[in-house]
Amino acid sequence: MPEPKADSCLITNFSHYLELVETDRQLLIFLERSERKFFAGELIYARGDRTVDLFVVKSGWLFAFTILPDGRRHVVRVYTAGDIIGLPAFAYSHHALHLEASTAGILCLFSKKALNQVFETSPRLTALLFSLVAREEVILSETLRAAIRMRPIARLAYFLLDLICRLRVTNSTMTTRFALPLTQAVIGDTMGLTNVTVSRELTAMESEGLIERFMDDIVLRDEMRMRELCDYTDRYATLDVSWFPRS
Amino acid sequence: MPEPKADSCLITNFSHYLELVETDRQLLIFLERSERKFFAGELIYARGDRTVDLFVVKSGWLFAFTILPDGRRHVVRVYTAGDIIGLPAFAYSHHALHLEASTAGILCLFSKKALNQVFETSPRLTALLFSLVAREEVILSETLRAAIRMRPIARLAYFLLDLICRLRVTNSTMTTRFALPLTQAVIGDTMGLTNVTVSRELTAMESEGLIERFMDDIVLRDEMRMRELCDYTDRYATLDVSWFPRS
DNA sequence: CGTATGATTGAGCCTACTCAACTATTGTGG
DNA sequence: CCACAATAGTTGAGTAGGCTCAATCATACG
Repeated sequence: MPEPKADSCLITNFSHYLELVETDRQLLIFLERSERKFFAGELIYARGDRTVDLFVVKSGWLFAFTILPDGRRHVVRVYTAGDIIGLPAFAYSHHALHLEASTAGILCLFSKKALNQVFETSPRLTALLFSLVAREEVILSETLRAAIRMRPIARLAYFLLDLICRLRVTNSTMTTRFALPLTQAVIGDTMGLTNVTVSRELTAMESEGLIERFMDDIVLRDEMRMRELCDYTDRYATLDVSWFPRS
Repeated sequence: MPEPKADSCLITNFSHYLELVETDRQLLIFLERSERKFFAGELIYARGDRTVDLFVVKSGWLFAFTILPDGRRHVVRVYTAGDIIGLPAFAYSHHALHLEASTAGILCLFSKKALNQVFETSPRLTALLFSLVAREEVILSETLRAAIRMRPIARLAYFLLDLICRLRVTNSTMTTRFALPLTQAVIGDTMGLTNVTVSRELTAMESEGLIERFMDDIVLRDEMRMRELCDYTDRYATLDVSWFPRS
């Protein structure tokens, strides 16, 4: 019996949460349209563009952002391998955010229109998609909490913890060291800080023994204390699938 | 032929977006468990409680919040008549937020477990539920943008515009005046300000002719200028249902 | 009438910002 | 292959906006 194409982006992603049955696998393979390379600095889509596709990041780093009236940039979310980009776009016919690549990489494309086949044929995959959007919302509300009300050092602790916990979902070998190919300006624009403050506070975190830095790599030296600093809850480790319909 | 119970909370809510077919109506009526009164100041559920129900607000005002390590409160979202509370909770078995009532009112309850019947039998309602969560996420990201990066007066403009646009969805007679039964501390805890700053800035907005205040009522006097102030986009007016499966 | 809660206003302070200079790193073309 | 330009990061000095603290006023409620 031939194994189905194992490296389909969504199959890899979804398998972390559910045991997929064969019909679900076939459906996801059928939905996958194509791959698309991107290069560092590329604008994948702009605010106002029609939402036609759903992306899954196969490799590389990207971030979604808007521009404020005064020209400053606000980064809503950073994406890395395994992340699904564009679920919130389902509610609107046009993108609310710009999407820019921070490094080179590869995206998998899925037609937005085709996704309703999931709704029609697989209640179980539907429930998973639903939960993933719900989780994004919860995470966004925790980002809000950290970015609005905490001191810069706690905001950065939150940012780093959120990233590493996300990376651990798809990469179980990930422990405390990870590459962070983002400028300090992007980090600042995510957590409501200037690049200057990011620089100062990262240095402070290093001298306090919370982190260590090597080139583009970050090592978490005292994850426990970082968690306390920003009252962190890992929202990636668990997802409640107990209520899902049977496949 | 007897009309189905017309005042079911979810039917009223969903009818704003979709033409519901009879089977969908029957399903929603079947799912509705009961009503529940609440009084001002009541804690409906606490962070950590099991997520068993989905609420729809029939009347009254509530807000969801967390407590920061230093004791301060962060309000994530304010709810009013017509709002669905608890969709993001679907991803987790326990609540991430506390829910408190600001006024007395009535909630409609739906069993979380029963919702998968929607996933199994109505792709069209499923798509709507999905879109509603997606919309919430978009709105949350816009709140983040305003609360993190804008001056206090723009944050308050955003807060008031967001509220009135939401009220207009379910109440078409709503024009520029609405009741705002929230303390300035709650407003501040939503937009990352202190009650003191809220007081000062609302006074400033009034003297600049942006708003007017009568007791608990707010009147928007120059909505255009308020929209410019915070670069507001109405996310409630439209919802892309074009891609939905047919019923 | 007294108490509790919420709103207003003033004074002073502190944190993260702006502005600016400088260093480090990366990439490109002659 | 090196020189130069462009981008990113660091560090210092001064500033200002929103915070804290505190007193007063307003309103609601038993």
